[in-house]
Parts: sequence; structure tokens; C-alpha cells
Amino acid sequence: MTESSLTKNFDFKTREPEIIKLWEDADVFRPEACEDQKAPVFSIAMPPPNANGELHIGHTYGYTVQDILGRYYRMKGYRTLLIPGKDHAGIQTQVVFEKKLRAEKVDTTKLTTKELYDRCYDFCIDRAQYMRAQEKSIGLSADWSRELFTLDPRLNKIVFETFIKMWNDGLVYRGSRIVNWSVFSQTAISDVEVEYAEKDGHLWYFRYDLVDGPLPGDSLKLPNGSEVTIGSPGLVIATTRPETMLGDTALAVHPDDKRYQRYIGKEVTVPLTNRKIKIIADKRIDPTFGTGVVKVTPAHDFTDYDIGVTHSLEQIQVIGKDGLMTAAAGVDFVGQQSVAARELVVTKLTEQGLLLDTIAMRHKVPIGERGKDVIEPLISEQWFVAVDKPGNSLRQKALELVRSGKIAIHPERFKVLFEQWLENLRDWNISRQLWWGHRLPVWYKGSETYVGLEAPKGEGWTQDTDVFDTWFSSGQWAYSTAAGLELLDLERGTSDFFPTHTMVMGRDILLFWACRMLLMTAYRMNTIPWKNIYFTGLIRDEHGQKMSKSKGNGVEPRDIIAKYGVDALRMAMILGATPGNDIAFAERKVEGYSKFVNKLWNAAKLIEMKLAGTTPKPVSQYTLATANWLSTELTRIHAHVTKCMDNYELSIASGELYEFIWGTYCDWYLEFFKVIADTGTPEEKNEILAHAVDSFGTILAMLHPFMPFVTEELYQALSAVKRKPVLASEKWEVRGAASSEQTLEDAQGIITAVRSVKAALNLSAKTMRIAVPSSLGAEQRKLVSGVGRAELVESSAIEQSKALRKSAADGVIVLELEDKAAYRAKLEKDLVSANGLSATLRAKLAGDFGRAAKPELIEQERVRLNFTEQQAIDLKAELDSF
RNA sequence: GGACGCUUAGCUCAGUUGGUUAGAGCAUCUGCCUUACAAGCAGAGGGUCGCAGGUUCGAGUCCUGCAGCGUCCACCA
Repeated sequence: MTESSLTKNFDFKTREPEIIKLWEDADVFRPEACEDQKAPVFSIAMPPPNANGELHIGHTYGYTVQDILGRYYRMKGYRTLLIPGKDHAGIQTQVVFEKKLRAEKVDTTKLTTKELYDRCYDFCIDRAQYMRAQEKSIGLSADWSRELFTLDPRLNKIVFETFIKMWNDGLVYRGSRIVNWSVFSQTAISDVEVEYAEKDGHLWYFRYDLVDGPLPGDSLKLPNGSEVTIGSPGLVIATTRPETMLGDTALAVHPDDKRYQRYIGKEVTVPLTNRKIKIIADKRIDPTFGTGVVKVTPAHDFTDYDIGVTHSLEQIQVIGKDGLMTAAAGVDFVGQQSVAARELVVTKLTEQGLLLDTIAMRHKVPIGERGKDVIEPLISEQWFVAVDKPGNSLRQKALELVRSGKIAIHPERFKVLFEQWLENLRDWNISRQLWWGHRLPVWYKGSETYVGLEAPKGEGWTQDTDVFDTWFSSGQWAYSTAAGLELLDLERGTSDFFPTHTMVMGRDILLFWACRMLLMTAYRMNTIPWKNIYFTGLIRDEHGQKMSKSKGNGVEPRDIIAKYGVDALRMAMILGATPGNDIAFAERKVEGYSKFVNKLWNAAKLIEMKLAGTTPKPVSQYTLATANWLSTELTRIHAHVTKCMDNYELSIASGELYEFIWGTYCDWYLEFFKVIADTGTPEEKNEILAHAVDSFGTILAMLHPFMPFVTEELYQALSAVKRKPVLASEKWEVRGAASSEQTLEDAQGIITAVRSVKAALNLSAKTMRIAVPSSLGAEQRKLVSGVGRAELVESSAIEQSKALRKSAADGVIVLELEDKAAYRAKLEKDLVSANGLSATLRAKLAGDFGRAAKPELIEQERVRLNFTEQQAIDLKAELDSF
């Protein structure tokens, strides 16, 4: 036999970089490379990873999904564009970069903001370059000539213009409002960047005395069992943050709370300050919590802030941006850490006999997602987007787009998350007190404010020092990319490349990003950002635990790739993953798919050996049952995979392919192929070789989106299969359709029957003499004898004492066994099983199924019953002959 | 407090509009170095599909309730 020119296994380590180069040289990842420039467009503005580190396994997963879709649509003939990018990632990058400078012992105080910015820019560009190489290494078929950075001047212009437009529309404003303040980062951060950590704390009960003297009311029981009389001489509140009482400007009760109605409108004295404040009624108070009376500190609590606005309360800021108590907190407290102030407040209240009870309580404290520091709600001057402006409500616009059904959301259940988030949206704080990001295009001179791309003419204008929240710019990514690349005219609103065809996003940033993109696009473009959005789950470790550095259960993509190759990694991430659901990632899964890569490699090797360097003559019509059978199956699977891909069911598509290639193509077809290629007539040989070329070409193409490297390598290696410079631009189609639908189930049934008898008796390697039904065709007989390792004889040639009869292939086959009795137990088992199934079917048909089910289903079950009954009869007869 | 997801073989998970006696990989057992592949081949064992009801001729699949796990949102004064 001819030796294969293919190596023993796929040498992915050395070949992957070569294949990447091959694709680059072929230049097929630009939409302009599509043969039909009027073809529909498949475009993704890919989520840009933060340009301050490297790719992790989650990025790899997202990119794999996007690349599979991109390669699929490209092969289907779409003008395909995957836009790669990197995000400047405001606060996160600034934190990372400042840490890096500290590690390098750079004195940041000696650098100007401009110098810091420039250095950080260079740092990001450097990281971006590194990350780009990683992206290429996993086979990402992006258009690298169109890569963008979120601080690219082409995009900046659009981002600033949007802000200016909003200003002119009255949709952005500057105001003093309560925000989440990060003391560590010295900036405001957004709601979604705040996490809550459970911490042990206390709930302190203390009293505010009525200014006009006691007014006794109901009795109130405290947790320690003691009872106090309401209003005698004051009201008792419960709080976890006593230090904020220095900024109290009201007490509040629920308007329907009978216990306190008589006190509404009266005044109390704030302990330690002697300030007099009113008792107000507000529905936001929960009468069942604590005592039902709440101290209201508008400057340091979100709910209190809202209550304060409703009731026009004063806002007294007692904690500063530095986390220390302000002068407004009083001489006893000014300059103290808030925690120290808390203790001092408690001490002083105790001394004055105002502290009535203390209980231990677990409560949640706000923590910054980036800095992991405590977040202090406080009032600060910031820029906001008005999301619900009467007559021009962005929220309403976005909600209408979601509800219109114009966006196909995969999985669909995530739609409610969009709606929920939009409905709860408060005005969005978009200014950050950072030096890294888009500096606000706002100029001040005295009390004048000017918003525009450039400072107005004249002296004395100074630019605002704040930058935009990262999400303000990335929220525009869907259209800023297309417009920045001149694939969209912002004034016209839509183009072939916008709205984009699909967005692929991890479900964890749905609220951060997807919602904001929707909001921004609804405003600026008055349309949807993407026609489809697909949410991936998160990658977890093999036991479903979150991957984290502290647990040490993270997975480095590059380690896995070095060990198993990219194709195996891609399959392991896709197969078995349901949209929106997290996936457990196990190395042994990758190992399993690396075996699949090897399997495909060896299938190619076999075909290549049989071709022996020749190219078979084309065959217009297949005459071999083997060829027609496989092509029938191939057409079916191709249609199914296509349907799955169109529906974003990548896991099902890849699973079907895996099953088909291993279970049908290799295990059956290639075995038949060998028999015909080795023993057929010259015409048959040519036909089966031609068919193998077509069918294997189809398989390589179908598998290419999932496993681009090994398929491309084999495509290049098999000259008979190759039709285009690269497989990446092959057509998504079935090569060599069947000339008639055929099955080989008779031959397969007989082979399986023979194998199972052999296995039961441990006779595997031996050739067995068998007799098959006379109805079996010549080709199938050949396959049975070749693949089933059987010598076909007349049934009369087998001695009665050695003849084992077995139902197979719509008839009975006879096998020659030296020790027939050894098979008795197996026959008995089969009989029990056949009788069981017959009984089940009979009962089913005799019952309501026989009356109510669809006729074709009933008929189908009748046929099955006939078959199993006949089987039982045959088995019984066989057993009786022993 | 609200919403959503998950619960299927020892492990990790599929199961596409309800329809064969529920599948895969890994693991286990048996036999095979059969010239593409031992990274393989053939065969086998293993599940009352979380629990309880309901709809239906028929439920892993639809409905209701419950439990456990997980996630998100709101609240936590």
C-alpha cells in the first residue's frame, strides 16, 4: 500500500502559525473579498476587550462563538465583517496603570496629566498588540485592517458629537446629586460597578427628643425586651450608620403608621448638634423595620436623597470625598475617619443616655467592583444623562425598541432583563474624576458654560477635567465603529453594515453594556444597534465554580492551546454549551476533542492513501449504494446543521457533526469505502474515490467554522479536494448529491448482528461463516463479508448442530458456531427483551393511543410490533432447536 | 422581597414544535495491536429524567405547587 504523505498526527504547534499566515496572505477576511459585492452582509462589532492585560478564557470563548458565526456566514456567501477592537476601559485601566507605575517606582505626582495620559496610551497600544496576537492565534477571522481603539480619533469625534447633541437637546446636565463615591479611586462610579458585601455590624437604637416637650403615645418594645413610650420624651430610630446622624435633616415615618401619625409635622432635636428637624411622612418608609422611624440623611443615602428632594430637605454633607468627616459634622468630629466618628457618636449618645439598645446585625455594605474599597454615597457635582425627559424620554425609546421585537434575543428570556433595567433606570452619571478617558468637551469661564468640540474663542476658558464613563463611549460602539470606518453615514442612519447583524456578549455585561448600547443607539440613530444579540454564559471550572485567581482554578488559554491545539479548545467550549447558560470547563473535555481532531486527520490519511496521488474522474451519477446512502445522510445532516447555525444553536450543530463524522462517516462509511476501493471493479473504485473526495470535502467545509486549523490543513493537503486557495472561502454546500435515496440498513444490521454474537462469545478476530437472506444485493453482500469479517455461504452449507439463526435485515441470517450452546443465555435475554417490547406495543395500540394518535404514528407502531413479534417467534424457535 | 436559571448514568452535560424501551463524552467491564487512527475498533453494564400533583391517547419536554443549588435586580434606614 502507498504511504501517506501526511504526517502521523496533526502537528498543530508548528502548523497553526503557518495557517494563520496562509489566511492573511489570501486576504479573505474582508467583506470586499466576497465574490458577490451585492450579497447580504454579516457584521459584528466585536466587544472590545480591555487593553490593559491579556486574553483570558472568557474572551477566548466569546471570540470562538463570533468566529464560528463569521466563518459560517462567509462560507454561505455573505459579505462578512468582524470588526476587532480594544477598549480603553477608563477606571480599570487607570487603576492597573497606576499600580504598574508604583511598582516601577515612578513618582506620579511629578507627571502632568498629559504625560500620564500619553504613557498610558502607549501602554494600551502595547497591550493591544499583544492581545491581537492572541486573538489571531485562536483563529479569529477578523478584518485586522479595520481594528479600532475606543480612544481612536475617528471614534472620539463621534462620541463628543453625541454628547454635544445631547446637550443641545437638553438631555445632559450638570448638577449636584448623590452618587456612589469611591474614596480609593477618588471618582464617582456607576451603580452597576457597585457590589454589596455582607458584613457583621450593629443596629443602634437611639432617641430624638421632641422640641415642644413630651407627647406620650403607644408603647414600643425594643429588641432587648425593654419598653419605651413613644413621644416621651421623643422618638426612637434604628440605624446601622450612626455617624450620618450628624447630617440628619428630618425624621420620617410611614403616613399610615398609626403609632406616629400624631407626631407628623412636629420637631425634634438632633442629638449632639442641637439642630431642630421636622418629622415628615413618606410612603418609602417600611413601618416594620426597626421602630418604624427613620433618620433622613439626604447627603449620604440614595433613598434619603430622594425623600429629601420630595420634601425639600436641606442636604448636609458630613463625610467628604476624602472619606473624612467635614466641618459640618461639628468640631468634635471634623477630620475623623467615618468609622472612628461612628464609635464616637455611639459613645457620646451612651453618655447622654440616648442610646437605648444595640443589636448585632449582618448587613450589606457597598464595595467598588474595581478597587474593592468601601463606597460612600455622597453629593457631588457631576454630569448626568436625563433618561426620562418628558417629551424626549430615552428610556421610553429604548423600551419601545426592545418591545418591538426588532431584535432577536438569544436566549429570548433575557429580554425581560432589558426591560427591567430600563424601567428602573435613574439619570445616568457619566462624568468620572479620572485622567484616563475622553475628557468632557465642556469649557467654563466664570459662570458661563460652553459645550463644543473646541474651546470658544477668547481668553479665559478652561476645560472640565472630568472624563466620560467608559460605557458612554462603548455604548456607542455599534454605530461608532461602522461610522468611524466610513461604512455608515451617521446622517443617513442605516447602511449595509448598520445595524450590525449580530452582537455576541457575555451575559455578565448585559446590564453594563447591552442596555447602554441600546439606549445610546436609540438616541443617536433612532434604531436598533444589532438585529440579533446572543448571550454566552460564563466559563466555570469543571465543578461549576467561578474561576478566580485567589482560588487558583483559572485556565490559561495558551497553556491549553500548547497542549491540545486550538481546534480542540474551540470544540470543548462550544459543544455542550447552551446560550446564556454557564459552562463547566474541564481539561479532559479538550483532550477528548483533540482525539476528534486526530480522528479526522486519520480519515484524511486513509482517503489520501487510497487516492494514491491520483484524481478520480468526475462521476455525474452515483450508482453504488454506498455512495448514495452516505450522500443521502450527508444532505440530511447538512440541512440540519445549516438550520441550527441559522438559529445560533452552535452546540447542537457541532454535536451533530461530531456524531456524524465519527459514528457514521468513519465507523461505517470509511469501512465500506475500504472494501470497495480494495476489491471493486475499476469503475467502482473510481466512483467510490470520487465520492470520498466529494463527501470529505463537504465534511471539511462543514467542520471548518468549528475547527478551522485542522480542516484548512487537510484541505491544503488533499489536492483532489481543494477547489479554492483556502478552505475559509469555500462554499457552504453539499458536494455530490445522491442520485437516489438509499439505505444500507440491511448490511449494517447483519454486520452488527455478527459482531454482537462474536463479542458475546469472545470470537472477535475470527472470520465467521454465515448465510444471509437471498434478497440481499451483491454490493451489500460484499460489504457484509468485508466489514463484518464473514464468509458468505448457503445456509445448507452450515451443519444443523452449529447453525444459529438470528433475525437481521428483514429476514433471518444463519451463523456457524462451534459451540452454539454458549450463546443460549444471550438468546434468552433477547427473547425477554423482544417479548417486553411486544407487550408494551400491543398495550399501546390496544389502548387510547390506537384511537387518538395520528394515523401515521399508529401505522409506525404496528410495523414495529410486527417486527418484534416476528423476532420473538424466531428467537423462540431458535431456543427450541437447542 | 421580585425575577430568572439549573436539578437527566459515577462525573460533566446534550435532549431542537410532547411521540421508538431517554443520549454523548469521560469513567467502569469484556474482547481485539483487523495496514487510517491503541489518541483506535467491537461489544456490554449503568438512569423510577429533584419531589408531589395536573393536562394529554402519550410528559425529561407543557401547567401548578414544593425542595435544593446558583445568578441577577430591588431593599436593607
